[in-house]
Amino acid sequence: MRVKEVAALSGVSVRTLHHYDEIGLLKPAVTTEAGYRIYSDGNLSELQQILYYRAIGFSLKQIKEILRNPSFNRLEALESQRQMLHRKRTQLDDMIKTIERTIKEGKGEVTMSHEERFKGFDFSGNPYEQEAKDRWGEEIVDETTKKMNQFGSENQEKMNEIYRRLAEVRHLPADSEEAQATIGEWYQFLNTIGTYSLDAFAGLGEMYMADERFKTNIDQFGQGLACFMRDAMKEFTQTKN
Amino acid sequence: MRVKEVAALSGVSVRTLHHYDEIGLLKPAVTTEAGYRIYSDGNLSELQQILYYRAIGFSLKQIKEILRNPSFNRLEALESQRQMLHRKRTQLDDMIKTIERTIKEGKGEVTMSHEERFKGFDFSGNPYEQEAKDRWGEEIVDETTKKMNQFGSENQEKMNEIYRRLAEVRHLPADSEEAQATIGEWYQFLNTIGTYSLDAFAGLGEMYMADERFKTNIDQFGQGLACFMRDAMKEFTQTKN
DNA sequence: TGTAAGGCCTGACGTAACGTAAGAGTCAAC
DNA sequence: GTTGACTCTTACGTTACGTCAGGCCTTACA
Repeated sequence: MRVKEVAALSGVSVRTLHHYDEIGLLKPAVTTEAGYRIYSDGNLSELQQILYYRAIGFSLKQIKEILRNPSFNRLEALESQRQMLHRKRTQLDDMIKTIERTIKEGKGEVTMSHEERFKGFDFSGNPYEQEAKDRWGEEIVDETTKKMNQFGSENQEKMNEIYRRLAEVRHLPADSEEAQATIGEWYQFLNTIGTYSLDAFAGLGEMYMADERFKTNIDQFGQGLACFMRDAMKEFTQTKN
Repeated sequence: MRVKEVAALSGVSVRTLHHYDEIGLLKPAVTTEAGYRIYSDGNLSELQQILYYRAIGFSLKQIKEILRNPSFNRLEALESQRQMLHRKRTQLDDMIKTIERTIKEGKGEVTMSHEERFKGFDFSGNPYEQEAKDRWGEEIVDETTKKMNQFGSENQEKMNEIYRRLAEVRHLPADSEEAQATIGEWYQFLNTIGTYSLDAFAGLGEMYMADERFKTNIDQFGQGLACFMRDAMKEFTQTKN
């Protein structure tokens, strides 16, 4: 199946298919000698999954990361996407309720507070972070916190030292040698106080941004440190996988 | 109310409020000597309306045009937006149904055609054009068509001549003198065969893009002519208003 | 009154995800 | 072989902000 047919079927443009090929998001099964892209049935399933993530609000980069994760499980992902769509549906319901109330307000039937006026308009939630929260959840936060609370002063100092070193390199790219070396030490340190798979390590990194407690604590060592660590941990995981 | 408070209330960023001020979409009621933006209650109502159009899929430019139209009626707009949100919800429901069916497919419970796989993913509808269709609808199409069917050959030739002239200038900007002069003739011509207000004229221009029959007919005189005429008619209307 | 912290401004560069267009090669039907 | 539709690559442009820097403004408290 060539680009025009796929475009007509799926609702995306030919340009979009080119773009997704270029960025490595959706590679066609076959590319002919003439350069024509031939898409398989598997490609169509993949495209469907991509379009769902896109519709939910994931960036293409994030989508690519999810699909390339060795532990990616299609059925699990579909279930997760279904839940996320329901959340969108709930938000849309809120918006409809708010506009209906606004229409009533306009007719003088009700009054509205400022808060009511914008109910349904909170788009600040980042679905990628929300997904991490759903997946790793409170458990990893509590478990890590509990372990850290059991620290002796030697580990506490060690932890703070790594934070400080990370804060110092946070102006570097997250994939630089220095950043990766230091984040490697963080990974090892965490595995002296617990057992973290690479996936869990990356998940924890996402929680640094998704969970306000983590973020606030870490950013005390330097502005944007939580964000930097999240990126470096993700990079570390992808390099080791 | 200053930017931080408005941002927290509405869910948009401070940068967004700056941007909307810059482009003239949402001007604060007061700007202090220090340059501080002070938003009024009326500004909040306006922002709500903007955010609804944005959520539905209108570009900021389109939103600005709608809000600035002298015949803009707030209650009517809210009702129209409510309907558009219902359409979005229907589409979201389709997507949810499709993903549920995909999950079943993944478990081997059902099979799926290619068409079924992408049901719900048709985002090609342009809400602005759809709005024009809703507003001016079949009526204006049929009325204009009927009138043109009653032409003598003199009017028919006159109409074709204007189309040809427009096709010749379509490479120019829609707001250029030449384009506007020719589109002015089109406006006059239409008003010899019927009565078109400026709003209706602009609405007809939108229908040239929204209704496939119009588009196909007009584009026979030159590729992209319908699009050009739509733009020029809109510009003509805004200049005269 | 002075101070400090938080808030706000403008200017400006960068980003993501394509849309559009041009020029040229490929494919399929007649 | 021809023609029209399809496809390619290249490359520039668009929209709607996000991010950041440097500096001014406001408010609460000592």
